[in-house]
Amino acid sequence: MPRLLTIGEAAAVSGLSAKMIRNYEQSGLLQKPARTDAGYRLYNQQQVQQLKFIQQARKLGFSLNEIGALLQLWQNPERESRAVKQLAEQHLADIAEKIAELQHMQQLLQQLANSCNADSSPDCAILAALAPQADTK
Amino acid sequence: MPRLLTIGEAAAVSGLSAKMIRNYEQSGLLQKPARTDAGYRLYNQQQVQQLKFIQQARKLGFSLNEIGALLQLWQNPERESRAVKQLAEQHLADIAEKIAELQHMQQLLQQLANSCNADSSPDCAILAALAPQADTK
DNA sequence: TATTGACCTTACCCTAGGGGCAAGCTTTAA
DNA sequence: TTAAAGCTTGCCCCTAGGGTAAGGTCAATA
Repeated sequence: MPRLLTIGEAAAVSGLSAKMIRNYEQSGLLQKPARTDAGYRLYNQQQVQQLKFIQQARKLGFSLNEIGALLQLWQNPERESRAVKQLAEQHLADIAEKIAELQHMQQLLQQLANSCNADSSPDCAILAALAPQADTK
Repeated sequence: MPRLLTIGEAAAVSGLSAKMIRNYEQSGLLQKPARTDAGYRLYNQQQVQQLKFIQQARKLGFSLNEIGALLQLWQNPERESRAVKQLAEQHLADIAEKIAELQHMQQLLQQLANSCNADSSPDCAILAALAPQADTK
């Protein structure tokens, strides 16, 4: 028979923090678990599977909104894999955009850093680039 | 004679929002500007230069903490360019780390997406990867 | 001159994805 | 029996902002 886990145990096996498990419940991502007479949360195996699912999806960078949608799809036997892939493709596009932004920053800043002597003089191309040129009018 | 700008004008010329200018003042990043009798903030040219500096640094992804340090260095004629470059190098390292994390996600998720048929069937490699394998014991 | 619309002020709530603490109750083990 | 560890809720904090409300001010137009 599958054991019921307290929140600390569920956190340990899922890789999430107890804090965030409560948080996900509060935000409606998770159904409310059973409680002991004393009010302790008790998670069954299916709920623990959901926690693990969430942790895996967080590792792939999905937002909580996206994870909510993925959980719905996961639990719906009528789902179409199309819908899942569409979510993933959107997330991949977001990731690619973030990478591009960071690479742009990286390229600009690396150039500036290369032009900075890094010695005891105050002159530095980095500050020069950040500083608006003094108006000469 | 250089004109004094209201917060809306200062926002327009710096590219920051009025909201964030107040925010930066509140958080101690900026000195408190002069006020009119009615309480309107008035920015002089030197303060407008600082706002532009902040906007440029934000574009390069520096955090507000880092920008505070950069502002200190910028305004210190005794600064050593070494210190500026060290800040930049640290930020470059942070950027590289974030890019690496995103690329890792990208690679994993792209592989999964490639294995998803994206049709009307419920079977999808993405969900399969997120779902903990059912214990067979 | 009166009014209207644009601008300014402060204060508050919201976002995502958490971290941390406090006060108090419960459970477990020595 | 008592102490430690775990659980409960509630609150505040962070980044880097966005939004809104209620109210005061300024400038141009009718």
